[in-house]
Amino acid sequence: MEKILDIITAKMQAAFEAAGYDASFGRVNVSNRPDLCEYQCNGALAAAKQYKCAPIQIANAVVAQLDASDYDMVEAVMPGFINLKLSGSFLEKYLEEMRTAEDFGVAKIGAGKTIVVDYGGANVAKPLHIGHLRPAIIGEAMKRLYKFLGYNTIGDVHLGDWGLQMGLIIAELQERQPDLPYFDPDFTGDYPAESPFTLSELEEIYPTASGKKKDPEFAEKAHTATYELQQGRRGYRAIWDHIMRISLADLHRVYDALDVHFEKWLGESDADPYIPAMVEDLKNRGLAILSEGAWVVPVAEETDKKEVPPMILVKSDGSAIYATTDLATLVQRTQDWNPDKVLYVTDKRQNLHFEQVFRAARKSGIVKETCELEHIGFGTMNGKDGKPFKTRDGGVLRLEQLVKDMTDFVRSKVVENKIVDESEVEATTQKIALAALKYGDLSNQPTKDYNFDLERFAAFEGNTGPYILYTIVRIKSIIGKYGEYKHLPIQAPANAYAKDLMLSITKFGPAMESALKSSAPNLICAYIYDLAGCVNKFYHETRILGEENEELKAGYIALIGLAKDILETCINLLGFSAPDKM
RNA sequence: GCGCCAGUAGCUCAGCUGGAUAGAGCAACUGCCUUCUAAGCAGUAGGUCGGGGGUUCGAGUCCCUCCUGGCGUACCA
Repeated sequence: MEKILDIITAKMQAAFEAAGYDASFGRVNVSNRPDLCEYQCNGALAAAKQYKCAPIQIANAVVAQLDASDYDMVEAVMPGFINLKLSGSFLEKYLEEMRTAEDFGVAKIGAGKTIVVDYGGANVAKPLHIGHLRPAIIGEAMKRLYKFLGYNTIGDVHLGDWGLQMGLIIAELQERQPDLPYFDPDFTGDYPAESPFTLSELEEIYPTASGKKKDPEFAEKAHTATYELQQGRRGYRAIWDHIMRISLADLHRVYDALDVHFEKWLGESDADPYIPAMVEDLKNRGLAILSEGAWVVPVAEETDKKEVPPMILVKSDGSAIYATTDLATLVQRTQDWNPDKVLYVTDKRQNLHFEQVFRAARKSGIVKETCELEHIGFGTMNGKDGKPFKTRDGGVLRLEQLVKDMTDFVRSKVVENKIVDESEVEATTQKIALAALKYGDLSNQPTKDYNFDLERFAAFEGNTGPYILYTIVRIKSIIGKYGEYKHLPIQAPANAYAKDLMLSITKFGPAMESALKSSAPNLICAYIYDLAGCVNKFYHETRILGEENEELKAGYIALIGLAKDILETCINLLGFSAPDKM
C-alpha cells in the first residue's frame, strides 16, 4: 500500500506547484506538535529564501490550492507552517484497506531477492555465553523482518568448528586417553559410535586445553592435530564428528529455548574446501601479494581517511585465518545461493575485519557486483553497573544461566500475580521471560553498548516486553468475550483516542521499512510502544463491551482487533509471542 | 599517533534529510478500580542537550575546536 506520507506529500507538492512554487518544497512530515496537528509541511519556510517573500504568504497560497475535503483541518500558521489533520473518512478507508490486505499492506520491498543473514556466532565445544545473546536475537529479528518484507532469507549460524580449538581438544583427549583407537594410526576398523566424552566433559576439556596453550610442547601437539584433522586424518575426523554431534545437539537446545532458528548450520569447516582454489586464484590474478612473509590482499583505497591494513589471506606459517574463511564462505554462498545481500551480525569490534573482507570480495569479484554486503556491528552488553558482565567468581556467564535467571525472576511474579492457573504458570512464564529478555535488548540501538538489568527488563511496567504483552492480553480478553472479529469492517474514529490509535496503526508499514533500512530492530520496539500506548489510552477511555450501540461496538472491536493483530505481528518479528492471560 | 562510536532529566534511553514549547520509561510525589485484567490511565516535579566558537530567519541536529569515555589500528576470532 502507498504510505500516507507519500499520499499527502504528493498532494502537497501538487499544491506548491499550482501556487507557483517548486514541488520539492512540498515534503510532509509527521507532526512534532501533536497538540496542533497530525502532519505538517515546513516547505514554505525553506521556500521563502528562494522566492524572497514571507513564508506565511507562500503557506497561505499553497493551502488555497489543497483539496480541503481530504482533511479535518488544513491551516497555514505563523511563521509559515502548514498544519494538517486527516479526515476520519480517509482514515477509515485506509485502515479498512490495511485490514483486508495481505500483511496489512506492507510494501514487499524484497520480493524476488535473496539475503543471507550470518548470525549467532556459536563455537563448537564451547557453551553459549552471555556474548552470544545479542547476535542471536538481533540476527533473528533482522532475518524475520527481511522475510516479512518479502525477501527469501537464509539464516546461517556459521559455526566456529574448524580452528585450533579442535586441535586443542584432540591433543588434550590424547593425553587423557592415549589408548583410544582414534589415536592409533594403524587402526582400520570402525570407530565406536559412542562418544568417548559427554557434553559436560567436553565443556571441561576445552578450557583446560586452552589453558595449556602456553606450554610449547602441548601447543605443538595441538597445531599438529589441527593440521592433521584438516588434512583428513581418519581418527581425528571421527573425534571431530563426535564433538560436532554432541555440541550441535546442545546448541540446538539452547537456541530453541530462545526461539532462534537457523536454516543452515554450516561452519568454517564447510568453507575450508573452497580455500585452496580461492587462494590460488587470488595469487594468480595478482590480487594477493607476498608481504612480510604472508599473502595479503591490499584493500586500501585513495579516499580512506584512515590507514586500512591489507587483508591477510595466508599467514606466514602457511595457514588460513578468519578472513580467509569468511572470504571462502562468500565463495560458497555465492555458488550455492547467489544472494543479493549478505548481512553479518557480529560485535562492532569486527568492523574493520568486515570492511577488509568486503573490499577483498568486491575487488576479486567473489560476490556479484550487485550483491550488497552489510555488517551490523552491535555494541557490548555490560552488567548493571556498566562494567563487563561477569559472574560472581569472575567467569563468563552462560547464556543458559542468563535465561534461567530471567525465567526464575518472572516466574515468581507470575505466581504472585495469580491470574493464570497453576497448570499454565510455566508456559506463561516462558513467554513473558523471553519477551522481557528480547525486548530489553532489542529496544536499544544495536550499535550502542548497553547495561543489562534483569529487574528493569522484567519490570511489569514501563517500556518493556511485558508491557507490550499485557496490552495484547487485554485485547485478547475482550475479544474472547465478544467472539469472532476478523470479518468486522473498520469504522470512522468515534473519538480522539480512536483517531490516535488509527493514526498509529497507519504507521506500521513505514516503521517496518525504516527498521529494515537502518538495520534497527529498536524502531520496531519504538513503534509498538507507541501503538500499545494508544491502545491502552483508548481502552481506558472507551467502554467497549459495555457499549449499547451494537454497530459502534463492532467498530471498536474491529479497531482493537486490528491493533492486536499488528502488535502480534511485530512481536513475532522481534522473536517472541504473547500468552492468552497474564 | 591515526580512525570509528558515544556524551541529552538523579538513572536508562528517544529525538526520523535543521523548524513551533527537547520527549518517554524508571525512581519521587499526587489522583483514578461496584464497569471489558490497575502488569493500566491521568497529573506534578525534574534540562546552560559535555565546554567554546561558527553557519542560518531558526541548531540537540550542520562545520571547526577542545574535554571525557569506549573500541579498533596486518598474521586471535
